[in-house]
Amino acid sequence: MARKRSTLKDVAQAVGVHVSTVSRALNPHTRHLITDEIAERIAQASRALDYRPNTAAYSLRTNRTKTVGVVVPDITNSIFPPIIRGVEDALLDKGYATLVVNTDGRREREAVILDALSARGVDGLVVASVQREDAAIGELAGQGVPIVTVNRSVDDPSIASVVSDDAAGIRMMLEHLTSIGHTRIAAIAGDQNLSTGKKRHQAFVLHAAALGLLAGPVRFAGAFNEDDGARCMGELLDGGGRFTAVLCANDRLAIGALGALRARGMRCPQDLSVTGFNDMPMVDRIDPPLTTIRIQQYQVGFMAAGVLLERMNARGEAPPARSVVLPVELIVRGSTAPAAASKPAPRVRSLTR
Amino acid sequence: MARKRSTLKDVAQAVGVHVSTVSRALNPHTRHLITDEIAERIAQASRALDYRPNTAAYSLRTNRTKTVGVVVPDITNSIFPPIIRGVEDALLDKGYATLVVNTDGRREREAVILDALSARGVDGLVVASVQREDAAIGELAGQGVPIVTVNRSVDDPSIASVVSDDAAGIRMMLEHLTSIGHTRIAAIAGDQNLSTGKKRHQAFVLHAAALGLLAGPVRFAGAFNEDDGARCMGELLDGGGRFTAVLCANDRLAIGALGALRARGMRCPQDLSVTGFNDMPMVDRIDPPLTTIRIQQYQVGFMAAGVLLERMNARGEAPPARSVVLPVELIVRGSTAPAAASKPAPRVRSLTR
DNA sequence: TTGTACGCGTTATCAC
DNA sequence: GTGATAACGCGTACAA
Repeated sequence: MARKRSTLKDVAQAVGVHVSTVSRALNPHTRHLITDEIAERIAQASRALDYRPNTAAYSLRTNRTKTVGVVVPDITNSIFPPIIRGVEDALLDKGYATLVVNTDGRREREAVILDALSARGVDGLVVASVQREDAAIGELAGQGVPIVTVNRSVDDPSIASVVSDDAAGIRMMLEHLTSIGHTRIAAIAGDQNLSTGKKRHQAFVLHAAALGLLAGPVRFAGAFNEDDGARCMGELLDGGGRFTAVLCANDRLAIGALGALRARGMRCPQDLSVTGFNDMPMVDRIDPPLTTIRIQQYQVGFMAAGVLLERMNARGEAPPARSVVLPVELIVRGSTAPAAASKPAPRVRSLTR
Repeated sequence: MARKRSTLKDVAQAVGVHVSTVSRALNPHTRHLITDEIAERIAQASRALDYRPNTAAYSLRTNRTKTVGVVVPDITNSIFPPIIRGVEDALLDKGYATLVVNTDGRREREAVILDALSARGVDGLVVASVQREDAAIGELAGQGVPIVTVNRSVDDPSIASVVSDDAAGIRMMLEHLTSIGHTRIAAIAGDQNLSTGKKRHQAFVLHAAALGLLAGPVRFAGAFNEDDGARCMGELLDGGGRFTAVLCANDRLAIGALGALRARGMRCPQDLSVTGFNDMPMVDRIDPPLTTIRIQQYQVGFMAAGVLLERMNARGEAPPARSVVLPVELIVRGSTAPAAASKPAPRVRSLTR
C-alpha cells in the first residue's frame, strides 16, 4: 500500500551483503550469528530505507500469521469490549494483531465465522461465544488450534478457559440479601446451555439451600437480554409466589426486570429488591442503581491472551489446559434494600392478561 | 494451523490437470476460461479436499491482504462498537477481515498504531480517532492508502468521511428547548480540535443567534467524558450566570453534568434542563432519562465500509473524496422540561471552594 | 482451452 | 560468519 516498500534485497544492496545476512541481522533470534559491525550497518541501512518486513512473505514461509481471532456474540454488548481490549493490549506489543468477529450467538453463523478465521490462518483463538457443548470448538482444538475461551467455558475440560468466579458471585449476593433480611428469593436464570447460566443457577440452588433460604420461583431466560428479563419478571409476578427479592443471572436481565416492575406500578427496592451480575457500564447511573457483582472483564481478556500465547508458543506438545478463575466483587447499590419485615410478597394482577 | 491444508497442487493432482488450471477454475474472475466439465471436476475435488486458498500466498502475489484496519480511540467507549459492527457486517461477505485497534486518543500512540497497521499491509483504513488536523492521516492518504474517517472528519476535504449531521442535531435541540420556553441556554462544548466538538459548538452559536436566544456561558471540555462534564457543570454553576438549560456536546458530558448537578442538591429537569448528543446505550434508563440526539452509528460504519470499498477497488485514480452526512433524530426524554417561567436561574454557592 | 515458467519476500538449510 | 539456493502457495504473462 505504501508507495514502494523496501525489501530485504534493497537493504542488502545498500549495505553490500547478501539478503540472508540481512535477514539474520534483523531477526533477534539469529542476530548473534552476525558480526557486530556489519549488523550495525545493516540496522542503519534498514532504518534509512524504512524497511518493514512483509507480513505475507513471512507468513507464507513460517506458517504463522501473528494474528489471533477474537470471537464474540456481539461487540455492541457492552460486556465484551473490555475483554477485547484486554486481549489486544496484551497481544499488541508481542506483534500480534487481533481479528474481531461477531457470531450473534447463532450456531451456524459461528461455524461460518470460525471457518473464515481458520482459512485466514490465525495463530490462535479467543472465544467468548461458546456454549457448553460446542462441536465446532472441539473440532478446531482437536486439530491443534490454540484456543482459550473467555467468560464462558465448555464442559470439556481439555479446552483452556479464563472465567470469573460465578459461584462465588452468586454466594456473595445471596449472603448480602440474607444479611438484609430476605428469606424468600426468586430468580431469573440464564440460558442453561451457557456455562455462565448453568453455573450461576447451580450456585443459586446450592447456596440458597445452605443458607436456609426459600429459593422461590425460578424463570429461565432464553437469552441474556432485557426483553427476556422483562418477560420473566412478568411471569414471576403473575405466578403469585411469595418473594421479596429477585436474583437475576446478569445485569441485562435485571434491567429488563426493573422495567417490567415499573410497568406494573411497583417500586424497586421498596416493593422488591433486584440484583444483577457483571457490573456493566452505566448500571450505577440507572434508576435505581443496580446492586450487582463486578467481574474483571479487562483482566479476563488480558489473562486469556497470556494463556493463549503460552499455547501458541508451545512447540510440539500442547501444555495442559489451564482453567483460570478470576475473583469477583459484590457491589451494593440502590436496587437492594432490607426486606419489608411484615409485608407479604407482592401479589399483583397481571395487566396484560 | 489446521492439520494439513490442501493446496492448489493437491487439487491439481487429484483431478489430473495443471495447478494453473485449478487456479483459474477456482477464481470467479478467470473461471470462464475453463471448460465447464473440467471446471466442475475441479470444483468437486476442491470441495472433497476441503481446499482453502492460502491467504499469505495470495497476499504475497497480489499485494492485497483483504484486511482493513479500524482505528478507534477506545473500543470500550460504547459509541464505537456499533460503528465497528457496521463496518464488519458490510465487509465480511466481501471477504474482508477487520483489524480493530485503539489509540486512546493519544497522538503518538496513533502514529505507532497506524504504522503497525500499514506494516501489515491493510488494504484500507476506517478511522474514528482523527483530529481536525491530522498529519499522520494526511500522510497515509498521500501515499495512496484508501481512508475513510467516521463520525469525525479532518478539515482537509480531500479525505473521505461519513459523519452525522452535527449542525442539524444542535439546531433541533435548540428548537426543542425554545419550544418549551427556554431562552437562556448555557453550553458544555467539546474539544475544538475534533470536528464534532467544533461543528456542534459552531452550530450552537449560529442557531442560538438565529433563534434569538441568549446563548449563555460556555465551558469547553478537554475530553468527551463524564469527569469533564462534571467539572464544566460545576464551573457553570459557580459562574453565577443565568440559564435554565445546559446543552452538552455529547451524552457523556451530559451524564457527568447530571452528576455534578445532583451533587449540589439541584434537580434535573425541575431546576435545570440538560441535553446530550449521540443517544448512547442506556441513557434512556438513567435518572432522569436523557433528552438527546440519536445518530445512526451502525449505519455510519456500514456506509463507511461502502465508501472504503469503492476506494479500494478503484484502479489507478482515486475517486473524488466522498463526504457523507447522515441525518440525526431528536429524542425527547425526561431531562428536559419547560423552563420555570418566573424562577430565576439557579445561583448556588459552590460546595467545593 | 490448457500448460509452462517465473516471481512475489521471506526464512531455513546447505556450503564455503 | 556469510553467501548461495530452495521452498512456501499462488497468479499471470506467454507459449502451445
